[in-house]
Amino acid sequence: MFNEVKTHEITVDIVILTIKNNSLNVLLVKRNNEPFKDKWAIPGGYVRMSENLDEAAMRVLKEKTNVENIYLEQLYTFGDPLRHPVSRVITCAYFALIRSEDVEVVTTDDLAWHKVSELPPLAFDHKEIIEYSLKRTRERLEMCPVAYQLLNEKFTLTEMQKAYEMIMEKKLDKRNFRKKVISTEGLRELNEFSKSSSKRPARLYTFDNIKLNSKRAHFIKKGTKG
Amino acid sequence: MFNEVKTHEITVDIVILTIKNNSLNVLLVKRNNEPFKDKWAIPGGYVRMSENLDEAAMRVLKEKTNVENIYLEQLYTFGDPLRHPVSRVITCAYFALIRSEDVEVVTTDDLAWHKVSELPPLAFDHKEIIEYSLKRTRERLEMCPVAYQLLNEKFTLTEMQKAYEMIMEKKLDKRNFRKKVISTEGLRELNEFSKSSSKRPARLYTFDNIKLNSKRAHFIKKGTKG
DNA sequence: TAAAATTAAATGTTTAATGAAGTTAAAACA
DNA sequence: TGTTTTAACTTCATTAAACATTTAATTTTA
Repeated sequence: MFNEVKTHEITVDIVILTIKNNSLNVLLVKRNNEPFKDKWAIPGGYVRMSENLDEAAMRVLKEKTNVENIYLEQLYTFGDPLRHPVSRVITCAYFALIRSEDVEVVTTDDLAWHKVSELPPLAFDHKEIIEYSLKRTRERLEMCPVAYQLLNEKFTLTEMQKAYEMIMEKKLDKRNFRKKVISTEGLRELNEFSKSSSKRPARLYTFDNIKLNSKRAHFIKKGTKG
Repeated sequence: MFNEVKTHEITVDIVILTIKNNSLNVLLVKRNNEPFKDKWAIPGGYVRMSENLDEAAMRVLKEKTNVENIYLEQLYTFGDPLRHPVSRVITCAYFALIRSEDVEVVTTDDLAWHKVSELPPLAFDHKEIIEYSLKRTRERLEMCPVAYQLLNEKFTLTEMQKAYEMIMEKKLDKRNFRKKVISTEGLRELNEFSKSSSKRPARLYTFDNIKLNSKRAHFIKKGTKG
């Protein structure tokens, strides 16, 4: 019984989402060890004795992307005995929404963004974890305009609508979408316009006050550096 | 590093809620070991190597209440390094909504229902866990009529409204509440009436088809016995 | 024991807010 | 001048919120 307990291992795994090239992307690492050597996986790592789960997730996120002041939320804990083929690893999954402009990721053969609509074969149960993170993101979007976390700091309403449509996987009515967004607390209209390649320029907006209605969501503050 | 991993312990803890004596109650056990000896705690136990987290939670639930076909949902995983004063214990918290009529609990000095509004001092971070389970129950109630899980199989609309008011901690309009509930899929009107001690008898209702709109909620099926 | 008082159950309408769909105009470019 | 995208204004339909009286049983009391 005591031995049983001692052989669990606990990790955090993080689904890191952003919008790039007009589509929703997730950051994946290629595994260089067994099991699932050479398969893609979401970034993760063991929880250290000195840190809590949020801190472990933040650390992993920082290691991979060098961002640290973003939307990070505990997703779900996956603990099937067979999810890891060798040992018993229970993972506490998180998901993060980040701006691609904030990320200092040097993508290599072993670390790259992948469209969530075109995922490669994934290690462990990571496909399930990513799908669940999308479901949760959809729930969040119904509560609060959290999609701006995925967009550049200054964005057009059309860009935001595209983000919504991508995540919700359905078309939205432009007029009603704009009406709703414009009435959102925190949105600020700028006197700047997108210099898009063609047609009428669109006004840029930004979010001032972060006000998340989500009960579970927390805004991870910048921690101590180093 | 490897040692670090090995010294985590993982448990499940379950907030078991029901309605008794016109108030919301939670099942607590009195600890007979250190740490927090003689303090009240929510039921829990170590996750065994052979079982997943849901199964561990169901097992603990069955041990304490002998119910096994009820509303059980993973709540959140609590992993603060200091939440356990002696060792590093990460707990995956669940919450369950049960009917008190279904429960075969012999309450003793060490196992008893407590009003959530009058909680005794609790072990570990269990107060936080209970509070969070109430928050989540409120969220669920806004999505689906899950409160019937707390009521007897046959209930009056007034009883159900009381349950809502208890959990939401606010008064509801009787006519709007009834209108909404009556239009809910799965509710069935019975030709039976409560033989309450006095005054006009109220019609009894029951729920036929369980249809949970919650994304995270799952209805735990009866597993293999023994 | 019949009438009156009491208590909880049951029921509908009106108004406000929100969501869905239609129309038109303005700015840039081809 | 025609096309495309942004932007604003309008109308209709649906949903949510506010609100008061009647009915059926029991209890009281004359």
